[in-house]
Amino acid sequence: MAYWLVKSEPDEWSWTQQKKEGRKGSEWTGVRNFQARGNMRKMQRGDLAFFYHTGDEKAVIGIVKVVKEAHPDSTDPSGEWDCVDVAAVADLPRPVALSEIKAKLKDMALARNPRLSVQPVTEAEWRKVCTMGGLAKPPAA
DNA sequence: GCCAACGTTGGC
DNA sequence: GCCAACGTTGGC
Repeated sequence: MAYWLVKSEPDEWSWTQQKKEGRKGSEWTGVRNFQARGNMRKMQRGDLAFFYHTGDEKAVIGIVKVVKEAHPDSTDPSGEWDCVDVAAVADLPRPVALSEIKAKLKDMALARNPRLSVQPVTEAEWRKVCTMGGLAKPPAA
């Protein structure tokens, strides 16, 4: 059981769209970065991830669950890139802004390298961000 | 719109 | 295998 953070431009794939996909979830496509691909390949079914919006919002807004482990990304003709399937599990009652994370969790990958689109999150970071987001109890896997 | 940071590419 | 040049991302 591990924790992650996935990042998306809301114009391309938003939290609202993700929630519409329901429990079955959908492919997390479009990752074209080796580090991010490596992280996705380490994901196990049941792992949880923060859903982060870049751009104007710059905040963690929800939580998704890995429902299918890494498999070839159907949007990639070369077959070199993988994706996982994720499903929305919870909203954060209060979105946690990047500025708050920088202020309180400056060692988090997101604060250090906001460009990496799929990042690992430690358990301590996970709990802290859940608390900051107004979740008394982090969702179970 | 700008710029810094990072990743990737290609020449040597 | 190194490194310079370039492109892209994303915060400000």
